[in-house]
Amino acid sequence: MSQSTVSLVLSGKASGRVAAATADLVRAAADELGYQPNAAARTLKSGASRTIGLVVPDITNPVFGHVLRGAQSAATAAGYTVVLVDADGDGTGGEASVRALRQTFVDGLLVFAIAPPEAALAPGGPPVVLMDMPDGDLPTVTLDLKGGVHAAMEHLLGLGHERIAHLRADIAEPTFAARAAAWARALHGAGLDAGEDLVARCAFTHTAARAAGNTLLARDPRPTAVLCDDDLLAAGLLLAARDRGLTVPGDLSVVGFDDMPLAELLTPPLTTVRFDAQALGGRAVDVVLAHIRGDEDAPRRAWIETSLVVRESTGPLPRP
Amino acid sequence: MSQSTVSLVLSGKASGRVAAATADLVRAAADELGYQPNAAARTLKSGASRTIGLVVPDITNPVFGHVLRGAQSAATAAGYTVVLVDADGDGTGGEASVRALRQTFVDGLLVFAIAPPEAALAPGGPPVVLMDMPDGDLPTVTLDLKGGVHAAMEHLLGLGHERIAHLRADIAEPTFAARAAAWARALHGAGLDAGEDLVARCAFTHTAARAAGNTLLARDPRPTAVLCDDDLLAAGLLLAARDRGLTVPGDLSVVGFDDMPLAELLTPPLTTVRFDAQALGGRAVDVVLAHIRGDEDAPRRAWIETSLVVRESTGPLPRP
DNA sequence: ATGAAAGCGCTAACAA
DNA sequence: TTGTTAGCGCTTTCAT
Repeated sequence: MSQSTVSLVLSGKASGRVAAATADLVRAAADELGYQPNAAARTLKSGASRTIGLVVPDITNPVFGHVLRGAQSAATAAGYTVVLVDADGDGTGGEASVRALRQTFVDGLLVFAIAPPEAALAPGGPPVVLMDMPDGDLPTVTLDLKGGVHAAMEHLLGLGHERIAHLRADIAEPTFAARAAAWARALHGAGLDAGEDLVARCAFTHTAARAAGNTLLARDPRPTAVLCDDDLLAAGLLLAARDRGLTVPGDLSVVGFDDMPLAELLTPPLTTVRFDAQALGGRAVDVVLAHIRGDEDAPRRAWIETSLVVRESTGPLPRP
Repeated sequence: MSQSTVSLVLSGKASGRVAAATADLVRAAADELGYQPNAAARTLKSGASRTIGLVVPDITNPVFGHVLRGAQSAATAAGYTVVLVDADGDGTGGEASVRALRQTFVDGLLVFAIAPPEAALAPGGPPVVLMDMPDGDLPTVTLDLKGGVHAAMEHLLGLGHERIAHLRADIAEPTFAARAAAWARALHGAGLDAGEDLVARCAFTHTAARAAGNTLLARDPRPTAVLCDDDLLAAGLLLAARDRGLTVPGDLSVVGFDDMPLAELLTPPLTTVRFDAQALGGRAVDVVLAHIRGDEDAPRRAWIETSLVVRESTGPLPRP
């Protein structure tokens, strides 16, 4: 029996070209021998690896774990495999890994919220889609950050708050810039000032947030509510409030971002902006896949909704 | 200029075989053209992909994120890439992904604390090392769970506790069996009984732990301390204690496991057993690499130490 | 309905 | 020191 017959059968192109009996024979033999087609040879010949790469800034963050899951299940359904790169994991901001990936012949690349490694953009490469990072040229899947922040601010404003501060991650990424802009817009929309006295910045850890929070809460007049760029920062701020003998939500309302698992476990449970990270991953896969196939109408923009989860860290303005 | 010359130069085997001037020329040209050797062809020819696969049960758990990082940096240093598979991510317990990986020609496979997918063990496959899962045949890297539990129990015993319960993850994995055995041993060692009345079981979520905790804490006599299989379960138990008006550590001491980021953020901050997840990942890579190279003295067993981090969720036995 | 043969891009043994 | 050549295992076209 010849190679080509086997190839035809095992790659499911046998219908109408190979006798059913022969096909069954082939499958039985393959099964018995535990035969697995060699992916390298297949890739070499066909020029496609049926693999897509996903670059995330920090896989240690559960949010990105969910993104990976969503991506993995969408990819598996389409017969693709996803390969994860943690940009911090290799000590080169992902450059080394992305280079390795491209060599490896990924058919597509998903880059989440970090300056895309140069290597990802080099010409001649596979289609790239950016996640949570608006861009003029590349296709993107973005979160409705504005909507999420807006909902949070409406909630706070509705509770009577006016001095609503913003605890920012001190990281120059569009995702954080978008949060800041939406915060300021909401304040302006309510006829309020979005001054620097309402802004605090810190590194992306709860320890840094605690320190920055202590400074922020020492200001006079003190903010009565704080919107935080992430749940981790909100957790640090909760600690700072406790440091200063402030009660949440009695003296201070706190809103987080991401709805990480810990949000529910904090004291008090955190009001936070949630988005469906798994859907984000799945959607991004759908988009690259369309570009890989070369679809005429492959989407260039996709959005993932956000929503506000109200728990116990927000309450009415304290009456002095 | 011939293919072989270029190949020699670019794979760093030029010394003494290619003129320095030619080599420079090749490199310059490669650089200018942005030439990347085709990994599929290289793999096909050489039979090695310089890629190792890592299978984890739940990438959403920060612990596994750290494992991946450790693995990734050790691998990068050795010129390898690591490919992650989340066993839950593809809806087939990792079978589909592992099969894909093997097709992809991983040179080695790391499997963390889940029944290794059948596909991983099929004969003719690459070397496999198991993490946190003792096994007779395969090489393993295991945590010193006994040591960790022992330290926690000594701590509790030293505080005067005698009714030390065990809140267990209801999952049949060796890692949890080891914790249970060590818990019982410590109790016996102190002349105490390790009866079923001190045991509670629940699914691996804080909600389940909260429910199980409520039941456990309603027993008479009530345990004065609880060892939990994971920080997430401990977080659920903290909630249960609060449900019942119990104070921690005043009325109840709680010990977690893993030292997840949230441990520090809970109220009160959690006493917990820590291990260096990053080191675990790195060590596992070192071990597979040795097996891949076919080293005579490739290690079959490696251990990662654990330690007890004492925070504020444990305290002296309540005086009735 | 099946088989023969070419070639994907690389490495390595060998020849010049 | 450089070039020629033979595959690695597969897919696919073309002949049978």
